[in-house]
Amino acid sequence: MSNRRIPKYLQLKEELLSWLESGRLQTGKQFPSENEISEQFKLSRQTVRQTFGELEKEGWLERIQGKGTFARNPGRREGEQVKTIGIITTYISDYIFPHIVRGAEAELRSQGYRLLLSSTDNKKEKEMESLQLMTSQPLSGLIIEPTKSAEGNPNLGYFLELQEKNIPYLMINEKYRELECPSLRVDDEAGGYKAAAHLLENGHTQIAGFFKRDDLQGVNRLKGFLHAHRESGITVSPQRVVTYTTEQKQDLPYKQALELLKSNEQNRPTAFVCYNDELAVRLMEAAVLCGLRIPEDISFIGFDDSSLSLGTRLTTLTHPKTTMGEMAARQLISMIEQGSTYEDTVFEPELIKRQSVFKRK
Amino acid sequence: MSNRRIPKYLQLKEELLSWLESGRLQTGKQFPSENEISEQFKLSRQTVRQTFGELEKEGWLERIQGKGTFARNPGRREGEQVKTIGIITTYISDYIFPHIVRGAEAELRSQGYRLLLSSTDNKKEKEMESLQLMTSQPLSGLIIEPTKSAEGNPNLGYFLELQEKNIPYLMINEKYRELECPSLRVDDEAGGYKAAAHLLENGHTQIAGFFKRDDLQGVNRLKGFLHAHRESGITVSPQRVVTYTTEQKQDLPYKQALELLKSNEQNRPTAFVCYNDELAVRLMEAAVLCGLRIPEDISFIGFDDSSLSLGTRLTTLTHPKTTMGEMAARQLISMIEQGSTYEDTVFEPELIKRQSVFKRK
DNA sequence: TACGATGACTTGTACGTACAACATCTTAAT
DNA sequence: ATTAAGATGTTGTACGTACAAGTCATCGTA
Repeated sequence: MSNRRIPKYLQLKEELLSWLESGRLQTGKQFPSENEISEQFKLSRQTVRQTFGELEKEGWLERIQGKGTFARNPGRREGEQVKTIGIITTYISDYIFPHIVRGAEAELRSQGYRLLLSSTDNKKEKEMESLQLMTSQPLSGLIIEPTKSAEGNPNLGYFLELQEKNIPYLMINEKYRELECPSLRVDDEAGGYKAAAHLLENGHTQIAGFFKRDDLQGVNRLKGFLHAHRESGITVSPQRVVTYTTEQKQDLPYKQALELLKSNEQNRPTAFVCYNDELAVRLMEAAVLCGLRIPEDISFIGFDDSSLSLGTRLTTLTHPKTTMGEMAARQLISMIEQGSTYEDTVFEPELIKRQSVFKRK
Repeated sequence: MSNRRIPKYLQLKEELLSWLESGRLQTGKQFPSENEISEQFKLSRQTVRQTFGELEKEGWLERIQGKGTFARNPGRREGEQVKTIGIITTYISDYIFPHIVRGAEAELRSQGYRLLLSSTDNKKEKEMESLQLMTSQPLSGLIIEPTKSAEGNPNLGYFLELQEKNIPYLMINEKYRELECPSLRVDDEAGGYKAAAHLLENGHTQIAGFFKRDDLQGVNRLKGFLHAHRESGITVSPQRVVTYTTEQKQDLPYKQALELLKSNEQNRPTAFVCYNDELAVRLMEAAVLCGLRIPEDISFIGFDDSSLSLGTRLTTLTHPKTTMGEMAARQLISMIEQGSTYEDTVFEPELIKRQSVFKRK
């Protein structure tokens, strides 16, 4: 017993733990009684009791009134650590999300972690529900795709709770500005820039853009889109920039697209940049319905290089998908096990040229 | 404070717990100090400390030296039952599986259950891994899509362990013959029958079939396929029935299909029945490469009504997908909560006619 | 205004006493 | 030999004192 700063009852606890670990006291064997210990260590019985109390709570020993104190539990380490990680995405079944989940799942499984899955349908209330559920029981870490990231974060309290409980988390695709945590995302602004720049290089000057405005991915892609135009000295006509929210995504962009497609040939855009492949495919159908040829009459660029883009020969920008899931899992595990912190990881999107962009002279 | 038999510190504990539960002390709010309590209840400060100590260990309150004692954790009941359900599917990201998972997830979330996800890539070893992982920590129930169901079940031990631990489980898509448990599946034999019958009715007599043989879905679809032929009195030429395993699925059926497509017009099949839409789409590409028109030169039928079939206008058979996931979740929850047992649920597949079947005279 | 000292209050550590409740062995009476 | 009472040792409850250590507001001084 050395340091006077360490309380005696904790010093005693360390001593007794070493007895247990060294095997000096095997499971089921009787401990020296409280009085014996107190005499041996020159401590009061009360102090010994305090130590015993803690060790009992932690499962190291068992006290039976009238009989004595007995050693327990040589194998199981205190409260064996939880190995369960949650992932909350906006959607589960559609589009690129299954690929992200798959990447994460494979990595986690190989590291002996279980994967909890939940989705928000891009609704704040469901995000809250999911957070509540996930944290209602033991959890070692959390991967979150923010819901409507451009609209702030009403569930801040839950994230602070995570920090308090010391549950590390990281964000994918986007991050809430209010929270300091590592994130993995694509440089969406660069993506928007590359899309528009590619069209401009191919002689397009009347380009329409369709972007989601309630998540930051959409906002940033639009930023890049505008940036490319500014650099080329081409002004973007306001009616050619269509922004919409999750709730409007079924109708609004489709209707606006029809509107633009039906305008006379001078005013009709020669190219569409679409928030993602899903939208691009729908708008391509609209174009075909209007009797236009792709890409001769109208060019298309999508985002995310989803399986949709392959079949439809859509030019699009890459998204790491599976890799992102994998890396997110790896980073989170190292945050849990090594306590390391990561800076943000930003992926550079690449343009994949297929057959949906026409070169105009 | 009534009974003299109950120790005072436990009586005090009950009292304080009732304060916490009634919301009289909200999370984060400061407790009366130890001295205040001891005065109020006419107990010594030591006794109060004993009570506080237990409550702190159990997470009801937090004590900070110098500041005071604060209420915590209003929601979580100490022994609260585990509400976590696992789902093990062969794949995660592809094809119809995301839809099944989504159905289950939505239902589980609405019932306050968390969803654990794992996949097997249709490999027995990974199935074992997943079972091990899932059961390594508390679990209330399990939904399993059997892996290579036609090849028996080397992981039987783990399923028996589930029964021993009283963890209910059910199977989807197929079931291991060795195990007695509820299952939800499609009547694949009826599906195979309907596919072949539809073609036969449309004048096809040389129909090739491609079926997976290491899972029961494939085996049963083939059974129905043969049954329909038998009923029509048409013999199936052996070289027109291609069976393959998971490991071969990338190459073998494709090569065999090319073989058949390249044969002279007399011998060439006029229709393909494919194990699922995924395969159908690949073989349709092969047919186009061979210069054949769909459906004039060759007809196609797939299975599962996946999103692939829509774009390619493939005639196919329905699969409940999301509904199956939903129902599986609902049934499992009722097995957990009411202890009810279910018989198997069998869905009847319906033929969806699109444009991939040609009517021959 | 800025800063430090102080005091009042909190919980934490440490020791002490007394007796209760329970288990086990010893002893004495039957 | 059997049984009951008692002795002894164990942990559990309950109270008490004293001081240490940390937090915070207030007051006073530079």
